[in-house]
Amino acid sequence: MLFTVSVVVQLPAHSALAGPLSYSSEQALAPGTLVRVPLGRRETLGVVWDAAPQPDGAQLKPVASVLEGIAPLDAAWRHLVGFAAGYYQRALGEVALAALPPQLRELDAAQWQRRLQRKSRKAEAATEAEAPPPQPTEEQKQALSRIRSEEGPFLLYGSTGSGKTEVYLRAVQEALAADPHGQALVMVPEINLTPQLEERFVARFAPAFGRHALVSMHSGMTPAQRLASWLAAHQGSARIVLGTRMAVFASMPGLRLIVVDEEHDPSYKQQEGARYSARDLAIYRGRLESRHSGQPCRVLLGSATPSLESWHHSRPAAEGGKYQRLAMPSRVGAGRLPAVRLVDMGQQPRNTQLAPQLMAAIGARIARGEQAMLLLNRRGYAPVLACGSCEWKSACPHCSAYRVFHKIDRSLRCHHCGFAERVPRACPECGDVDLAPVGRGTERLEEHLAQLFEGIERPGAEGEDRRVRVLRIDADSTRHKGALEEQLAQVHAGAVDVLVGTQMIAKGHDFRRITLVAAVNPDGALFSSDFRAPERLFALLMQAAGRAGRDASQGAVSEMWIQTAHPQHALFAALRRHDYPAFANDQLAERMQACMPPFSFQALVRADARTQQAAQAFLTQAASTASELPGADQIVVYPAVPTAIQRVANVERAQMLVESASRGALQQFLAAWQAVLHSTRRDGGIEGVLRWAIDVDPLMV
DNA sequence: AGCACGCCGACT
DNA sequence: GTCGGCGTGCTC
Repeated sequence: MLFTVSVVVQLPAHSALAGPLSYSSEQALAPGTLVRVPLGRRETLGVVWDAAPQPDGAQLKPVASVLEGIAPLDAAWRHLVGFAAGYYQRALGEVALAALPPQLRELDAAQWQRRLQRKSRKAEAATEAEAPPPQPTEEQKQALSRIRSEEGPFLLYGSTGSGKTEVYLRAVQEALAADPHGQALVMVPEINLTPQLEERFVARFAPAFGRHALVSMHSGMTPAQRLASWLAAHQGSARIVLGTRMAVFASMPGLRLIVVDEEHDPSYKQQEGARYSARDLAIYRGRLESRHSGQPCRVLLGSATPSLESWHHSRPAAEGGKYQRLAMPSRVGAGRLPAVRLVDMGQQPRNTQLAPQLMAAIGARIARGEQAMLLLNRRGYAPVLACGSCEWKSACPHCSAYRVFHKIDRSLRCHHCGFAERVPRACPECGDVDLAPVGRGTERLEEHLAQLFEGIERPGAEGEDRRVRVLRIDADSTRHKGALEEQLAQVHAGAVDVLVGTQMIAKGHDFRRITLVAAVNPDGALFSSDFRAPERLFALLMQAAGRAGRDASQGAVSEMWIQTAHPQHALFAALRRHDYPAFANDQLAERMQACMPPFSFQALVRADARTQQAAQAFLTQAASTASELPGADQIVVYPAVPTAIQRVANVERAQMLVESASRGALQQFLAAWQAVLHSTRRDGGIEGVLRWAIDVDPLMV
């Protein structure tokens, strides 16, 4: 007897073939079974989805093979994938297959059998037991007791150094202890942050559970490693999964706890393909797993500067809050938070890079053998190179942006399309040799510091090289594998006096000897057109301030300096007091007034085309019938506009914002609108439209 | 997305 | 005369 099975395969949203495909099979295959199926001229991996209705008499191709020896993906996983595909407006198969390790797609049934039999159990490396874990503080105990007794989701709000990680560790401990098959998922925003967290988790759990009970999942791993980790999680032998946003889709049949560390971090939002938010999916997944397994699955978000969405959701239940807020205000064993000093750049001569008082403060730190960290969110030497006698500027020929001047290799590089050229010897327009850098990047700051410190000696032994050592860490200096680790090690070893870098150094790394942190030019975010820019700036500065003086001995004297032309700005006033709640409540009041998230829900439709006119015409035409779609009465559709950078790599981009006070109405509307977008693209008669995509809950508007 | 088929320029 | 450019079109 032949059965009909429905199978999802990887087909992008544009193919308009969004649903599962039907195949025939000699056996009844359970939903979640991994199969290989013929698709066109090739064979591809698929996942058996829910039982399909019998198509009458259709001549179906048979399933090619079944990946034997691997349990079907469970209902909760399929439910999560189905929800994500629907919510983020992508094809089911695209989300499902992207959630599986890439190598799984490449193995045919025979290779798969060999892979399973190769159980080359590596000898278990002996792990040294951690020093006995610290006694939890009263705050930590209280947080843990609420995690134990309440349902959540929880927002663990604790300043840098308040011991959030210890709460994660103990919550995981309890989740694993309560159930011999229990599993925990711990997410961090960036790959860079996995090693140090992994270290702490290994030290805590490897002695009791074995090293293999912990696996990592992030894009920096080799395909073989990713497959091994995925299998370990799927089979339940991995009790703890540590990973970046992709890990939210890990198959974990015994999932009892999800931790999202630094939940405010924008990295949790995928920025291409299916643009999901791993943090939001974590919340959904927690509910789902509880429902499917009948056992509670807790979700714990943690941050010193929560996203305004999470902060708002964790308001008191009486006011409609859905999350439990667990506050941990004290900084354990880490001294006081640094004093915040504002330098009014309006009082400084124009084009001052570093105010004299800041330079003096840095000099004083160096004299004491301490370190300083300077943050500047622009890599390269200068964002623009300009001709002194004509109007020429270093515009990118392929993008509507300037190419950045990189002095190190004397290049002009476009940070959007990658186009690079050697710096011309003379102006390409008028031939003048007077080409001058405009603005400042990390390279220039590094050079400037080296000049200022020339001839100044740091303390040291007789005969030692006592020049001040400046190190720059940014995406350029860390391009090569292992470079970041190596440079961080230099800082830790005390081989660096002043560290210059972009925001990548503000996140997560503990620098014990840094006692002064300075934001060189943070003003851009104050008046940005992106309404979330202040939120990100506040989080960045708080996080950076937290880097300073984590040593109790030095905490009392550490400082955070901010150079700004707007020292009166409310953001800085709140930062001075380390008062996140005040800042958040301010921002939320503004957002409520303006009906912006979290008081409304947004989606962005982006279109790429050969011409800006085509991109906008496509969006406008697709929106012209919008008022007839379901949910439209609760939707505001804004006009199509060019994106912030309108042309990238010779592709013109436009976008259209869609907003609603009702998440449900927005969802309903978008689902219906997809078909319109498809047909407008197909037979709307607009030439040169390359692609379009919907971004639900966009972060950068 | 792959992988086809399908019509126009520079090379063994 | 071919090899190959990537422009549409299809995949149960």
